[in-house]
Order: sequence, then C-alpha cells, then structure tokens
Amino acid sequence: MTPEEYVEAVLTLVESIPPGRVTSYGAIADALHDRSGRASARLVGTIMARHGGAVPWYRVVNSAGRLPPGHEQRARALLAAEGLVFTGERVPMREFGWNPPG
DNA sequence: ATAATGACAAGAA
DNA sequence: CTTCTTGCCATTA
Repeated sequence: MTPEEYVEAVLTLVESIPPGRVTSYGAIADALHDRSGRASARLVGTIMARHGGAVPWYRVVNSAGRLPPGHEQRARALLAAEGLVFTGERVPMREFGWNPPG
C-alpha cells in the first residue's frame, strides 16, 4: 500500500461518515489498521491537515470530542447545521459518536 | 543518524 | 476542570 493509497483510504473513510455523526482520529486509524497494517491517530491527523480539504473534515474530532485547533468555530457551525448538539466546547461522543464499519 | 513537531490517545496527579 | 508523562509514527530540519 503506497502512501497515496493510504491517504485515499483515510479520505474515503471520512466521506463515509454519516451526516450528524462524528468519529475520532483514533477510530479511523484503528479501522485502517485492520485493513492495511500501518496506522496511528497522529498520522490520520497529519493527513487530515494536509488533504482534508476535500472531505467532511469537520465530522472528525479527537477522542475527547474536541474540535480541530484553528477551525473550532467553523466545525461547530457545520456540525450544528447537521443537527448535532454541543456540550460546551465538546461533542457528546456517547450520543453522536460513530464507528466505521469493519 | 538525532531532534523537534503535529487537526492524537490514555493514564496519572 | 487543568497539567504533565508516555506511546505513537510520518514529516521536517
């Protein structure tokens, strides 16, 4: 699996996140770990920072439900538009958390 | 090769 | 709640 294909796999998975739901970098890393072999939450974060512009990046948050640094306001607005409810500055993963299909 | 840096995560204090 | 420590791994210097 080439790095480009790995990036594609991450982006494809991000696009598969249903509207009004969110998932974490770690969950994506885990899901791809079972598919390809190499994965880490940091990698997914780096990939999103570089190539996340073409996918619903705002549906990816950290495991604490915090929004990506520098894009908090933007992500919050986009998620709120999909019906998602915030608890202060966090997303309740218990309710809106989504796990990618294995 | 080593060191520092990230849209991360989990645990301890 | 905050802050610090470990583990993680590609990228950059």
